[in-house]
Amino acid sequence: MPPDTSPSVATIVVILAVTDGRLQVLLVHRTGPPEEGKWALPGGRWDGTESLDALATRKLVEETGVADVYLEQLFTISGLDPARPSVAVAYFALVEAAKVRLREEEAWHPAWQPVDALPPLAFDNNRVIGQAAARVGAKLDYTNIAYGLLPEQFTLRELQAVYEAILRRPLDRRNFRKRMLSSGIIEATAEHRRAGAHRPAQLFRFISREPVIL
Amino acid sequence: MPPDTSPSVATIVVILAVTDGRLQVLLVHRTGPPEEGKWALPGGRWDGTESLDALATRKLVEETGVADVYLEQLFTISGLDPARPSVAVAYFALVEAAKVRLREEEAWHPAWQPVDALPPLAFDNNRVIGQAAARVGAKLDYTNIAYGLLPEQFTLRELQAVYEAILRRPLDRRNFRKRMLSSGIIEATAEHRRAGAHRPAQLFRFISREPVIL
DNA sequence: CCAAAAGTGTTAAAGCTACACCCATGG
DNA sequence: CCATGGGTGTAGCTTTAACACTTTTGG
Repeated sequence: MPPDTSPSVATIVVILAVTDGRLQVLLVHRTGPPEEGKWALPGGRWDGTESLDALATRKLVEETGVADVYLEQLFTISGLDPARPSVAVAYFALVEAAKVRLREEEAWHPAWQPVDALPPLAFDNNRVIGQAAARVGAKLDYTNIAYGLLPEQFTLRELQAVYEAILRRPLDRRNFRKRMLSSGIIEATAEHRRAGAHRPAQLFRFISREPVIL
Repeated sequence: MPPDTSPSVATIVVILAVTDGRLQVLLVHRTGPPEEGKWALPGGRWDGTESLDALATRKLVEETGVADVYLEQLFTISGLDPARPSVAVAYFALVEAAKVRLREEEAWHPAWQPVDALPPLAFDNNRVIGQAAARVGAKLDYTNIAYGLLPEQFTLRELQAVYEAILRRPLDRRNFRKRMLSSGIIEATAEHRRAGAHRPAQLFRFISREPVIL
């Protein structure tokens, strides 16, 4: 077979969720060269039969079992593979941790790892994850992006936990409530959630669940 | 020749500048199918010998004669060409209008056209330009992005004209000055510019000319 | 001395931060 | 009745918006 000089196109997906009060990223173990044995972001080769977005979504569903998630492009880089022309399109996705079912029996052992304490990863995956986390943090301020990390209905406390995990600092409960309610991105539902020996919490929802891309 | 099914990779560049108090985009006339004769964004096929960023930069220099400009990725789309797998990486660039020398003698007749009054363009170029303009507008607020549209030194009035062209609304001169100076992104130089029968204007510069990517 | 653009300060309104007590519930 | 987390208001401070007169220059 002659050396292949036609460009290779691939996607990489930074899958993020909040569990245990921390922002976590889904990593897999590389089972082949290069960088075999290292942790890396999931991804896959593009064969041109579907759109890039569809490929990224499919990879996501394969790893997490979750459909209908927040998916956004990060950037595209060329030249990762020294052997041939290559382009990698990086995405990030936000998923609701409770809905995810990892395929832990697979050879690549998918696992959540906290974004703020990652080991050195294959390629420049640390940088890619850092960029994704920074983008999400910036968008918390002026978009509804947190809807991707939460169920349809949620308490203000749960919403605040998501914000705190991403911003990595505690927020004042009263000010947070006021800011969220006056922002116009969430609204109260008629329902409450009873959970333990205390006053039930009102449930809220995002008024819009459409992504905002700038 | 057999049908080519290996993926085609191309770049598209939205080149923006401010002239006549308006945000303008550089368009070229398409000289071949598809969409022959329509206005479109400049771009070019990637052959894998240089990075995508280098290709976009080169296209930019070819069209404008300007080096050392602000260049940022917008997004990547697949499936523009129905005949084969294709990927297009869209960039936007900011240039200083005064430095540009268009190659008007070329067959494709490059020309500036105001972003707020574009004719229907080839492919989805209208959408791409809209997205670029929106991104620049959003980044005006919290980055030094305007440095790409201005010379090294400039008056506050010139800076304000750039902001007004992009935001499409007038700004108060006094508040603008206070906001800019307290933002810490610009600083006064020792120089002034004399221009006509009025008080000379102090010249300013951006403290940092590094792009901020989120 | 006139025309033209540059430079400057104050006041009111809105928004943000910090902070402590009462409420509803289950056990 | 007690422990637990949910819900609320206010005062000081900072930030933003609106607005008009003086300065420097060239002709």
